[in-house]
Amino acid sequence: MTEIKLYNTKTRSKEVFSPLDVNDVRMYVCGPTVYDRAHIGNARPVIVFDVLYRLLREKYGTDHVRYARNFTDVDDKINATAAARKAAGAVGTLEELVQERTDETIAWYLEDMGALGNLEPDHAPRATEYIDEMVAMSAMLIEQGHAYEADGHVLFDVTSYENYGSLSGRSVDDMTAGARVEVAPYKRNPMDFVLWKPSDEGQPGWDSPWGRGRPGWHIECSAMAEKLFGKRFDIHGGGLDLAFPHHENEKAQSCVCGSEDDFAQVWMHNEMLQVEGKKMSKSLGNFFSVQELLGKGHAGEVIRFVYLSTHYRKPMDWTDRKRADSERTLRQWRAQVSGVDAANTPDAEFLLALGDDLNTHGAIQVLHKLSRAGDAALLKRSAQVLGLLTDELDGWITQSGAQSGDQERIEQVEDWLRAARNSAMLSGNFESVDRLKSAARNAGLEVRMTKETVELIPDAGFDAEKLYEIKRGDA
RNA sequence: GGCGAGUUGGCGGAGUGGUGACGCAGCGGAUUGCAAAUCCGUGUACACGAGUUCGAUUCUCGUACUCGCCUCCA
Repeated sequence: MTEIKLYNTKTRSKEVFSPLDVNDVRMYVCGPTVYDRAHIGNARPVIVFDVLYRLLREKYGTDHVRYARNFTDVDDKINATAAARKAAGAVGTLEELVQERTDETIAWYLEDMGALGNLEPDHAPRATEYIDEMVAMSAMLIEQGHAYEADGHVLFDVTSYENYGSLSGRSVDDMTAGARVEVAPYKRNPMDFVLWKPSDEGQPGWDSPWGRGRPGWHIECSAMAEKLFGKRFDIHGGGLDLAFPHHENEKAQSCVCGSEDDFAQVWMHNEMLQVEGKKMSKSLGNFFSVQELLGKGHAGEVIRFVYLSTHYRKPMDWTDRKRADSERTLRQWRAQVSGVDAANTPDAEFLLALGDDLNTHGAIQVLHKLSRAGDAALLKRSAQVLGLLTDELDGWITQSGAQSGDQERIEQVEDWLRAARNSAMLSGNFESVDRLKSAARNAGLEVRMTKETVELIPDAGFDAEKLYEIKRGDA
């Protein structure tokens, strides 16, 4: 297979990917904070890195790639929900209610991401399972002079790591000058960030050398990545908004903790998502969850296709127009590959496009070409590297609202139409044929007639009620 | 204020130092009782200005506009 080139945020350039160990390619992606249902922005990195995971497995072998994606289950929004439930009379300790909330959120997340055709990672660590490692790492940072304790907090001293800011292209001085937030008085430098903070009675906490408390956000990924992958690994990914401060901080901690300047080889960041040209936000009313999108009847495969139509390093605009276009394309391809066995290997040109920094759009163009050439086996096999045209995501086209009982009725109408057309061909009067056709269309049926055949196919607007209102008439 | 990204035909969206993909829509044709679907054909696009060059949409600089991050949002 051809080489894979990836854009590395660290070097700001596209590089040929060369794993540290071809028998154990390791990718860590920052996962969700599990406080609520995943919104459609959360789905972007999941889909992008799922495609990379599939591509790496294609190249290095399924058993030689490991993918880790964490669940951040320590968070004040989670605490707030748990506290609110307790106040409302829920049974259990605060810790139990926190766990209940994170468990249910994780289950939703996996369900929603699965519906979009994503594979589950090999490792899905939860922050709460790695508190000991985080405490140990924080202690080591203090011991080595990279962190300090102040007012019950443990803070990382950003001036102690000379490359701080290099990943996101910022300097401590510039950021300090432009800081818009009030600086906590106990910080030596305004950019210093929290490794550990104290918890009061109403907050979950763990014992530590600095008293009962909980970890800061950034330390978890450093601790979990090292535990699972060691001090050096291949790819670290996430949304662009994580580049600073999250990844910058994570890198600083890990690098001074023994990874030197060599923690993740490649840092990758996907651009953000917009909705109808605007930033998704609750106040604009264009904020919605993956669940809501699926609930509108949009197939997971269609949603996935929309995401993959835009290169991951460009802002992606979610529009209903794109959704409709994608659906049309997939209906066509699904019909084309139905009953066809996938080829043994994906198309070479397709892999070339995908290997060029995950040019999913370019790869889709190659799929269009394969479709036009009528090579269904190759189309199917290639598309599956994108997680499209898979068996898992199949079945939505027939689920357009038509129940199996409706099918009999549809066939009955087809018979009427056929009979009406046959007699009209003799009489020259097509009035009843046209009436049946428009009634069928009105019920959300696509009318396909050739000289020999009559087919009625339910589409997205299928309406069973109107189907049963169709009368045979005097035809 | 600091840092960064982007600006391609009606829409979406790749890519390239030299006859400007691809998809959708549109238009023309085949087909059809008429349609739909399908097939064939079809497009005077690369924000603006300057520079480098035999030649720039592609490289450099500047301008305008849009967007993101700097607030534990992917």
